[in-house]
Amino acid sequence: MAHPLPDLCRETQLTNSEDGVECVKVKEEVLDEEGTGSEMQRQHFRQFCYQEAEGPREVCNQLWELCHLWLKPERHTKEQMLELVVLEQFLAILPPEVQCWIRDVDPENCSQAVALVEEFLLRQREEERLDGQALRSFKEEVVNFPEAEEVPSDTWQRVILGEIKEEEDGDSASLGDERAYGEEPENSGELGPQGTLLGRTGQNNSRNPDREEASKSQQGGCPEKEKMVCAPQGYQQAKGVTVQPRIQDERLKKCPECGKGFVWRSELIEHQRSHTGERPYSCSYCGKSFSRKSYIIKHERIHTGEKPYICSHCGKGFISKSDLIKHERTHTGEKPYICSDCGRSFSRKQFLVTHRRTHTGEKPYKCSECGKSFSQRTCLVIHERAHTGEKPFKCLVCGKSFGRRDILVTHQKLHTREKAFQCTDWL
DNA sequence: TCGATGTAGGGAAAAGCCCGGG
DNA sequence: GCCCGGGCTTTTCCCTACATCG
Repeated sequence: MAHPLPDLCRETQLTNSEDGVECVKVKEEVLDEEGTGSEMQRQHFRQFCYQEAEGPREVCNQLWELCHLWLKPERHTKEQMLELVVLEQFLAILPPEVQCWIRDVDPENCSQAVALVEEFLLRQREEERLDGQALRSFKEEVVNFPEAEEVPSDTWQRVILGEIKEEEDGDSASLGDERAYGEEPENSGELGPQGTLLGRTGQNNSRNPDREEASKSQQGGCPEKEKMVCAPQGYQQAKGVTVQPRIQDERLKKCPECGKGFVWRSELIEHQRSHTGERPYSCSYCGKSFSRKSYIIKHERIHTGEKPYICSHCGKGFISKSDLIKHERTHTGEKPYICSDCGRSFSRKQFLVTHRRTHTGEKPYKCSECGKSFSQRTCLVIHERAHTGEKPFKCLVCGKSFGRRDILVTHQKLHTREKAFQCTDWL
């Protein structure tokens, strides 16, 4: 029961982007090299037999070579190599049923593996909690079981992995096939964690270049994918197990407004708030309202100062886990977004988007005063101060004002130096 | 005229804060 | 409630151009 995740991650097109830059199938290569390729190297190393070489010296040499191929010390940091070794051991000591499941997903690092195991256990607990009737009805809803027959205990997990249909169809290989994965023509079969059909409304698309960029990338065409190496898809899939059950459209609760389908009524109600604009949850500190309870819980942390997610490297706290993950990349040096033009890598997609403007020459922020354009909004804001004469940064020593903080900092160093000189003179 | 110095401006990258969809 | 990703803002550094001064 292999789940060919790399297939799901595959960049299938070699297209030309708007600026004429060719989309390279780098992601596939990266995933192959870092994912299945690495696993193959690991197996070569682990399965190498004494008999395969002549004499202990040769055996040892071969092992060195294979180990190099697996851990790639020339490319990986010590931490990354340790990660591989620990991950391997972690997978090896897992209970067999978890091991079997997680190996198919092929996590790339320990945190992904841990997340997967936790999810597995969560699902398992959920299964135990649900009585058979409720479980069966849900399964019927999810995969449209033909009849209510005895279901094997691991069925729920396999529902999660979207397997059942294949087995029923007798087509075990079809999961890796992109046609088989999410065939809904309207929504390109993208399914959310709860089995809801994804598909963004794009209601926020005002004339903001960044927004447009992002919005484009959320649509099927994904111009960003054409231009960039979007490595993190592999992460998403391994971590979030995006191999989803295919839900029959007619079973979904549909939004009368946009037709989007949802498994649960509560999800539909929540979704409908995006149409009605209803925001029933108000912040007790600032009065700002939100459409969901979870939004307000997180929002109120801004006021309470609660930062429950602590960086294990520097101890800094963050309001949300995603912020912590982003921050931790500054310690680990993880930069999964690679520019296909120059090969530079970035820790965030937005950094890459901005960086790519240096290649394309795109300058979407235009000064309304003089017409000059800038690649970043910040640059435009600072530029506009030249027109308005605004100088918000004042030197506390001499009272001189500047339009930029960094200029003020440079300026203030003069005073520091003056003081130092005075000190020296005095001495 | 020339070099040193300070200021201004633009480009680019990185990080943090916050929000919202699934 | 969590995960994930995106938008926006702020900060910082580097480089270049220009004005001023000795």
